[in-house]
Amino acid sequence: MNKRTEKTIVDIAEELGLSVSTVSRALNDHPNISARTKEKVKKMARKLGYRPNAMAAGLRNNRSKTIGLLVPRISMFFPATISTVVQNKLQEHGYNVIICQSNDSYEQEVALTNTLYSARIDALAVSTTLYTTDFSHFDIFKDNNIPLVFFDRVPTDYDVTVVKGDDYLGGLTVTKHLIEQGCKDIVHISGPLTCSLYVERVAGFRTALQQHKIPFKKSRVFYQELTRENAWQACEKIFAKQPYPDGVFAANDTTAITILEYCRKINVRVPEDLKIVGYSNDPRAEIINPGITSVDQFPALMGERVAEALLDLMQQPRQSPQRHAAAMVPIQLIKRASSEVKSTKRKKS
Amino acid sequence: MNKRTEKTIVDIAEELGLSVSTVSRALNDHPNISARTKEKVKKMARKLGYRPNAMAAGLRNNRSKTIGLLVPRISMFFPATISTVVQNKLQEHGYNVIICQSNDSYEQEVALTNTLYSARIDALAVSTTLYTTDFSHFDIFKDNNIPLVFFDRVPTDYDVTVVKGDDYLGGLTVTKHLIEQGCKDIVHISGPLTCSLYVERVAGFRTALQQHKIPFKKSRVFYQELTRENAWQACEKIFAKQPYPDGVFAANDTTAITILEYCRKINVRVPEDLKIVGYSNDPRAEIINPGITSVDQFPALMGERVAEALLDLMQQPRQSPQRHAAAMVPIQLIKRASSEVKSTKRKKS
DNA sequence: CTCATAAATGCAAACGTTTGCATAGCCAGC
DNA sequence: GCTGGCTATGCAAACGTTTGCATTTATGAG
Repeated sequence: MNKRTEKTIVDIAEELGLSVSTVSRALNDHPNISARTKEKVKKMARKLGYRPNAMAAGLRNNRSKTIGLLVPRISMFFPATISTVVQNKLQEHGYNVIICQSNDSYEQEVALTNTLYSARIDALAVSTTLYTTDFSHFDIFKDNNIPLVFFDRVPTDYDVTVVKGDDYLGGLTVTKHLIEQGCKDIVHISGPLTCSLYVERVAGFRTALQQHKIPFKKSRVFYQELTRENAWQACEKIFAKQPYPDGVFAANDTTAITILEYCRKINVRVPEDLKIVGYSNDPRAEIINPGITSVDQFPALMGERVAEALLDLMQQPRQSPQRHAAAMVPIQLIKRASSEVKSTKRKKS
Repeated sequence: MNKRTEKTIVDIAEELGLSVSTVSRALNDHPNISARTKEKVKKMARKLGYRPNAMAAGLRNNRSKTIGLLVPRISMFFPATISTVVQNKLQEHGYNVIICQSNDSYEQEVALTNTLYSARIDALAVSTTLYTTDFSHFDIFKDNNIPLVFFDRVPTDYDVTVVKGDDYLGGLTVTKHLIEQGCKDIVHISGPLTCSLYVERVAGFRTALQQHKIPFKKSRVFYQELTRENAWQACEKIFAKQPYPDGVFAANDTTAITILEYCRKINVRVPEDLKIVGYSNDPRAEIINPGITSVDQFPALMGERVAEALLDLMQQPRQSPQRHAAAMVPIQLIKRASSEVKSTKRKKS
């Protein structure tokens, strides 16, 4: 029950005494085929259990009907949500999605980019590694006019379609909020500056300080991969000696949560002694006690935008060089108990 | 700069005055090709920027070097972790992974199964919809001896390779634990019984009750999709009238968390008045206060097993009917404050 | 009834690989 | 010098579609 069961359009054609071309056209609803023939063909296809061979079709017209999604990791809330949305949306339009994870390794990213190219994906959406500063491995896609969209972690100085959050405004908003809550000595735990979005958040942070005449102290900013371990270590440095800061702006929620836990351990009260704000509005931020103020980046919306951008670019004729757009997804500060001292616990619903 | 740049092995062959077959074999390290020729060919391939066309190769030998992963959704912790591991492991072996989400819709699952078949994936790993009881859409894979592995949500009465957690033991362990903590009236919020793993957990639940001579009351068991909304509604029913239960076994952590929140609202103390246990050991379970006792299912391990099973099956010759195995992944009860009244908060590290 | 025109169908090449079989070159042994 | 047996390479078919162009068939006007 092997090769024998694999029906092709040739089988359908023979069965019906038609030519393969007619069958092919009938299955693809070509206008030149009569309604009656189409009906016959489709019926026979069903009867024989015919399944189109995507690879053959792909080879013929050099498009695979699959698109690639290259992200650092899908087990993190933010990229996972985006991937979900992109996947669902493209599925609706008849595309398969290959999701690949670089695990934040530059080498893996390069390798996967090449593999995806070999797989002849019709388009690629990328959120880069924290450490990607050289983007030349994406040149093949540009050179061949294969739609290429970057999101969230995007390149600078690389002409390409981009979808991202307003990280400058995010940094600004968070810092202003902390200052309004009375903070005078704020620590910022940032990701590495090789990633442009952190550069922007730091810029927002600085601007806010400046606007309120608070000096920017280098020693109060940390640049590191935003893991639990690193956050814990940063805490040990921060609280090694007085004076303690009175506010922390953490560039992700994992870091914010870890800081909160550290504070519990050393009996620093949150938010009374220290106010904490995270970033990305991870579900955990809402659930922990006290809830952690964070910045919603609307990942579902970002996913929509990415999918739209991809579909849009694929619409354009392959020959013409792609025109690039930049979509900015809004952000919103979600205030919770970790940064608001009055903290009349607001119950919802 | 379009079609022109797409180099093929024909270009390499011409450039070198060799035949395409020699080039093909050289690139694939065929033993019959001399070392010198291989070197020359590979060098030229690099020079021309040649990228193999996976679709052409796939068409020729009817294998795509991609495998499919079909899960309910990747934005949930458990499937996301498994997907990550499977993906990474198969990537190491030179496979691409197409991840698809059924969004717990049976129709989508069927449609995606067919699409994946058309894409001629070399193997498929599936965690089904909550509502999948008819598995005949996977028959094409079985009939064509394409490796097929089910994990977590697996079929019953369908001869196939399976990787799953020990859900019976899980249900048993959780319930025993609650009883040992003094619970006499335990509610079980289960998923729908169309999904075999919930059947097993319920079985474990019943056995534990029986062993301790506690009657099993139908009214104390809920079968529902395990969402926040449903959990909230269940709470409203449960706490509509006295007597309140003194223990809850929720079949996932989202449900457990929601119950905890409901208890906060109506001033039922956890764990003093009500003990709660969840399932899957979602990161949120650890972070909420009180921490929620849950069952670790070792998703990373499960992912490893799935990947191994896939690779193993792909090793076997395509012709011979697949021999099927069943791997059982262990479970472990992670005790936290939500179910332990003495609750000397254990701090780690 | 004829001829032009439109509609429906067929032919055959092409997409880029892989691979069974054939062949050319070479060496050793008789 | 012939045979046999290697090794390294080439030839050509095949994988299952799609599609430009050619061809047949139906349609309708004169």
